[in-house]
Amino acid sequence: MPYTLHRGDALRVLADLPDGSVDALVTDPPYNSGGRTSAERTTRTARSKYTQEKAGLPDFDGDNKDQRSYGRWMFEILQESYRLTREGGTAIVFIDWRQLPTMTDSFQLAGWTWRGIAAWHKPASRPQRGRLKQSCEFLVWGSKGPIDASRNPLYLPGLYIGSQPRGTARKHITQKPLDVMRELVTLCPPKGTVLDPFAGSGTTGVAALMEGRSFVGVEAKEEYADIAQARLREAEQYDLAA
Amino acid sequence: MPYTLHRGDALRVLADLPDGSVDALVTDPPYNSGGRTSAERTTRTARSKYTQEKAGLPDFDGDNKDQRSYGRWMFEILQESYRLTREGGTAIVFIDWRQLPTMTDSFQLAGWTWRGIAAWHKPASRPQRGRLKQSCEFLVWGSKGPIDASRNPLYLPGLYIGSQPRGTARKHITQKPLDVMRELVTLCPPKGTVLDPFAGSGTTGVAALMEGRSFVGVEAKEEYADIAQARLREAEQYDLAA
DNA sequence: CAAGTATATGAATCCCGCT
DNA sequence: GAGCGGGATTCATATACTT
Repeated sequence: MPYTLHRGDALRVLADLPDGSVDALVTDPPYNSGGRTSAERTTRTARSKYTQEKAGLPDFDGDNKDQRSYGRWMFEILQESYRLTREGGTAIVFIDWRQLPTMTDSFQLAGWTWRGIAAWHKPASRPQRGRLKQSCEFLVWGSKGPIDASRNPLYLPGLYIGSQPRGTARKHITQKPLDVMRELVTLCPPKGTVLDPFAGSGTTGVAALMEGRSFVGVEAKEEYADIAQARLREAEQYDLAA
Repeated sequence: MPYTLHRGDALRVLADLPDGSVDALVTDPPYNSGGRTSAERTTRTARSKYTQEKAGLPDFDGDNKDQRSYGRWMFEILQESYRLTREGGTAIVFIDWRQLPTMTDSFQLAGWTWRGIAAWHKPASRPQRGRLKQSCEFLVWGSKGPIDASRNPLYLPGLYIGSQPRGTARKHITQKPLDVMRELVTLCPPKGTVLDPFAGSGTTGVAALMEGRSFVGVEAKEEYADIAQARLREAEQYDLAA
């Protein structure tokens, strides 16, 4: 299946894409959380907030907004994505618990019909004494107007289980498991186009291509765009029939 | 372990209970959701919204508020519960996806420190064509000030899996699985007291007693209070050592 | 080759001390 | 006194490695 990877700021790139050109938005934006104080959230790098590894993976930008600006930013991204999506198209957005209420606000303000929250469970997440583990991230999902179930007669689960890739398979600080993304992109009808304004290392795109969907991605960070480009090129070869 | 079951309206009953008299709030309030329109939510009975069974279980009240009033009502319930909870105590509140943002607002407005969202997955929930299944309900949890982990050195999961009781074990329209509740009440330190202002058929209380915690419950509906009373009496006999 | 053992790590959280 | 950053804590899980 064909794919396009744009390099640059998500809002700017989306502004130049035509109305109704995609069938589904599937994305994992920066969460802008981590840390108790505003300063901890806004001054530390994503890497220092979310990982303990000393070496290796590049940092990512766009993770230094306070909650108000984050809501506004997500609103604009989701509004542009809404414009790009055809009637009856769908959206799935990852978010953590702290920003979930902000996200559902932005999601609806942008025009999307909010239809539910699914959970992604990470079995290998860190336990904490005297507390409930933060083992779930959440999927806010919905549609642009009514869902046309005849276009996509699939029944998707409400709970996804999978761990982040490790070792050499790990390309991004906050990478999602490929198996989970392959299931999620099937909310987009077969041969439809999946949009991801925060492509990162490109897992959403790889999943889309493997499931027979086209892909349009945007990534601002050069290092990650290079990685995504390479992974997408490889996934393009993947034989659906195999 | 000892227990008390009050009969009457939650807000009124809570107002008469003393400060700092419980260690944890664990409750499953009416969700005031179900139905797409405000009219559907506020005019239908809880039973017609949440069950497809023809016969049997009594209806429950308090499920006919619009979103704004629901938020206000939960705020008042959570505020009173906060007053009743000792410093360092914890709270767990069930909620569905539609009211989750309203709940996290009310939770924090009432003074609680919001510390996370866990998920309860219902494997038997109904799949929907072209959609993600609504198989999860959510647990908003937090504490009154800092958590004293030394009082309760337990590591609790972030995902709970269990189906609603069926057949004769089913006593309430929206009953929670006993196994799930038994795990959750252990967020309350051993021999502490668990509060549930919406006791329903009393599952929280039964779980608390079985796990060696005391219980204070409130239930407005006479039929359910009778059922809860009977179940609590039986659970009191339960031998912890067994 | 299956089963058991060792090791590394996590979109975390908190304490503590320095600025 | 508030802001800021370093470092310890902790165990289920995944993976590598050994028997």
